[in-house]
Amino acid sequence: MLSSLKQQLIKALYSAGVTGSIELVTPPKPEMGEFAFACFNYAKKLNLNPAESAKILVEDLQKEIAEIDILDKVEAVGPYVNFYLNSSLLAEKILGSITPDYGKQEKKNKKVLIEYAQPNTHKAFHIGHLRGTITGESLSRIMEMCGYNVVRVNYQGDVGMHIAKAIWAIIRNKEKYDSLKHSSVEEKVQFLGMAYADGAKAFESDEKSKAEIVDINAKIYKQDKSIKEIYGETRAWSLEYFDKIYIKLDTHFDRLFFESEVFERAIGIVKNFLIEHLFAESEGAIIYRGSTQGLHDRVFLSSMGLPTYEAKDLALAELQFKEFNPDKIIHVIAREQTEYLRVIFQVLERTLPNSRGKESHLAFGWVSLKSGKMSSRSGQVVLAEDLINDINKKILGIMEESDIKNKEFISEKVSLGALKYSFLKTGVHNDIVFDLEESVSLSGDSGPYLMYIVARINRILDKAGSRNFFKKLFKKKNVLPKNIDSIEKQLLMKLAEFNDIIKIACDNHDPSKIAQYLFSVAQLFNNFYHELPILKAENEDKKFRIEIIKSVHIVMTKGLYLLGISTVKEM
RNA sequence: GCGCCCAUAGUUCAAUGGAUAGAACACCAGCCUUCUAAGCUGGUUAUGUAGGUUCGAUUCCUGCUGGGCGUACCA
Repeated sequence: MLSSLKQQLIKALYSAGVTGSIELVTPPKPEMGEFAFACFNYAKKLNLNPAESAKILVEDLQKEIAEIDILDKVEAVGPYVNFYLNSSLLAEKILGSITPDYGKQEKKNKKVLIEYAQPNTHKAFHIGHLRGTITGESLSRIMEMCGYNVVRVNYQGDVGMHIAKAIWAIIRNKEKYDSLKHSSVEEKVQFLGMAYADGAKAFESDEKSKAEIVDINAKIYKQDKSIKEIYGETRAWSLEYFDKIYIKLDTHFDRLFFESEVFERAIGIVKNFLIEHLFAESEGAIIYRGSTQGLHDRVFLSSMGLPTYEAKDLALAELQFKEFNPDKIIHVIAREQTEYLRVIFQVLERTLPNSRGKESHLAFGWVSLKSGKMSSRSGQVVLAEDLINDINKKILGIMEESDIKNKEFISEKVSLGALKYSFLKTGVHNDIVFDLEESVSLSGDSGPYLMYIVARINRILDKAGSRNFFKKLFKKKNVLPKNIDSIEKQLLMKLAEFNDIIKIACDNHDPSKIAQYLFSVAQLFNNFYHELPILKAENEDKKFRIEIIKSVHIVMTKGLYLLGISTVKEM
């Protein structure tokens, strides 16, 4: 928003004799001005110490900046040249720029496929899937805001050994399975989770069971009659359950890909390229020798002739390019698969040359629990559903004494906000340590803290009779007070950063940049709210402050939207 | 063993190579006859270790220590 002003200042610095690339920084304290230029490199060129060169530069700048009317003064402070902006003109400029479209960037005419969630049927939807899903939806919204044509896709594993393990256990507990047919989807899925855990355990510990599971796996691929009914039924349970979760998380997909629709083609691709010696035979399996390229060797076709995840990914990529012809594909997948995906991308350069440079992996960090590592094999998984319910309970507790209506509705929105924020506020690549005792944070640097800002502003605007504040925003008459408080100026400057922050989040594929920014807006707003009266302020001040809170409302609502969080009117 | 990633306050997280390393939680002391106290104000506490590059290093490089992940028929 203030980039044109920055450009003007940079131009002035060049005219004053600065060379090389120039970057303006924000001074650490508001009383030090709004922008600053560090003179270290400049001083080197002049062969002076930085503080002296800053003084000289300020002298040389006087002529250049005379015509920039928004600039109040320029001052040398130690090794920095600090620029001080006129509060009134700045406020006018910033408030004028914050429209309901604020943050939206020009169309880029680029299609990006964002693949996320990727749960496997017959297994739990756990805390790791939750992070991936929340991250994927947020990234989608951010990239849309930045002008990309985003296609949301999901790739769900509905064939393979994990299914065989579950079905093996289900067959041995057929009575329970039969009894569940009219139960809730939650109960059904819980049963599947247990079955998977049992099957996985038997697979590890007992050779006979292992052989049986391997046999079932082959039957799944062949759609063998003996398991077809159970397979179809339980697959449907999982998918119904996933849909409920996606709706709850406020995400959706333009296309659901399944392993079952790509595995045949997967075998074909591997066989074709075996002839071209891209793959090799080893111990009865067809493998790719990544080790010759500094990567891992990976099995693509098992010794039973069945495709592994590796092979299926080749066919998936082919299908994704065929259907959507994207400029870029981002696979939002946990970090532990980084080296695996490097192999896949390398193989794809041969099997699908068009994919070169377009496939990418957004590796999100591990979600661990303070009480220990999470694993669906041990059966001690933290289910997404349980976590959400747990948070909801705590929020209802907090709301107990309030006289707000619709408590259930609001507490659900607030718990989802709390959950999403707690996952997104940490850098996307970094691990998150989750304390189940404390659940997610509900105060301080938390989702509810941010949502609370919007609720507070709504209340004030209601009382001020500005319900239609979006319309009113444009009909204002630029009533600005003569004295603008430092806190008001800081808040406005922060609001002006929104566009830059969105761009950074988009370029880095990292929603945490938005989350951290919104928190700083919220802190400044709460400062402002406590320091300065709004409705009881004098005429000009009151109008000005109402304009400010409308702008805060826009930025907070949009920013939270980018995190996948919808706000509530009151809380 | 080899490869990739990480190490900042009691805890969980920030910090394009630059101004006094910021927050939140927890703990202590205050603030509701005044726009929602899920809030605000004040207080205590940190860059794993040894070197190197630089005017300047939490940031870049190397060794060490301590963690996480990956490493053939799972996904």
